[in-house]
Amino acid sequence: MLPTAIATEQAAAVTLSAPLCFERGQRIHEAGAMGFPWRVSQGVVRFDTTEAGNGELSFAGLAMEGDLVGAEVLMFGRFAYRATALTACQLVPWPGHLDKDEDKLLRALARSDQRTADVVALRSGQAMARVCRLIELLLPPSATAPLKAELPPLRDMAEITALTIETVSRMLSGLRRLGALEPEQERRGNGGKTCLVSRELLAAA
Amino acid sequence: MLPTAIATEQAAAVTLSAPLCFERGQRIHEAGAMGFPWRVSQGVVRFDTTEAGNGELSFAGLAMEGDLVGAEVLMFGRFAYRATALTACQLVPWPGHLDKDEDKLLRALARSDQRTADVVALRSGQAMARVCRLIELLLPPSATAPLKAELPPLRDMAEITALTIETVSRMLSGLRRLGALEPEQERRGNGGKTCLVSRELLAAA
DNA sequence: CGAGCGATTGAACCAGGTCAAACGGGGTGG
DNA sequence: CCACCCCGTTTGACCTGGTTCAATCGCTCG
Repeated sequence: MLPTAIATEQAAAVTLSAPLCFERGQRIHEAGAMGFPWRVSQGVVRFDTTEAGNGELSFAGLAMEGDLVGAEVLMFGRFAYRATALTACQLVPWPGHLDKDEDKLLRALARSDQRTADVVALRSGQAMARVCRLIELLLPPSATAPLKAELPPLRDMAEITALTIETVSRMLSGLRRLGALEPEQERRGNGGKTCLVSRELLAAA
Repeated sequence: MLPTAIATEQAAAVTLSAPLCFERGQRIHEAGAMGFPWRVSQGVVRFDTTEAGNGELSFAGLAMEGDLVGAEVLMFGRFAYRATALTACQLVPWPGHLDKDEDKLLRALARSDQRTADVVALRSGQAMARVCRLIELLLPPSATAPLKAELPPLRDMAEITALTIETVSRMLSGLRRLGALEPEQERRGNGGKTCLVSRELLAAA
């Protein structure tokens, strides 16, 4: 057990039915550690995860009174996020036990948390980085050699990244200039058009 | 049926097992409408919800291949978000049917989506508004007359709102000056201290 | 007491927002 | 077929809210 989950240790030491208490700033569990899922009965918990690429942990979500913490261990066996007490908080074990066949919902829950992290990341960092991340996210999951992305209207891209239409347009122009983005047909601009994407150049920008 | 869900209409018109297709920009369902849950089998869906306060709809999340859309109707009977096709996409009915007693997970899923919307909102708009929203969110749900909030360290508030520590500090100073925030004990500053909050003045700032 | 850390405050700078103008394509009506 | 309009996009010029850099303060702990 390398980075042992604190929640795990405490759980082993106390009756399972007793709530766990954490003070502000206290680590609840580490990403990658093993442990059990919990429900927040008081306070607020902060999640962090490693941004794709560098190994840095960054903010990925919140869990508040009634929310679950670490439900993904029921799927993956390990915590996907680091959890920290944002305010003093109390956790209770969840759900006691699991009926089999609740798989689908559980999977959905894990995906939902993943999506939160993605969306939060889309609103972090500089404009160019945000737009690149969004494009990356819009690439079809089945990655075939000539990568094509169907970009939504600038208006959408702006609202999702919390930038303005003008800024998004400038970033796209920049990417086009770099060759990271090529409109499929040589029409004006690329807003709302499918276009060819170079992952490498995108990452470099 | 006022703002009828498009998904509902289409569903009534086709075999239940057939996937629904939407073009870019097409409305999938309206917030508040009735309908069924779906799973995204292709493309990306955008969620919008009305920010607390004004009736404006604003970006609240994404659903990508494999994610669920509108799972909350199984709980609340109505869609909680407006869903729009961000890229051309395909939806399939989900989950076919529901075993009873999957309530807990379903509730968790709905909360998770709610949390995503909250977190996204914390990274929208001007600095003062973000900090105010965060403080509001940190107020204990059981609202008793002298509202006390236990504020996390500035470092956390900064990372959550995608601002800098300095900016958050300035906003808090501003709120203190306005009387929207009062340190419980008259110590220096209010970072990481519990303090009294005035909802009205907070909203005004 | 001194070191260290979080918070605060000031000053200068700049990334992105705002405002404005122009363009291109698609649709509509004459 | 053309004239016109509408809407999404692009680009430039300017402005500002927030970041950056730096100095100071206060508390806590060794």
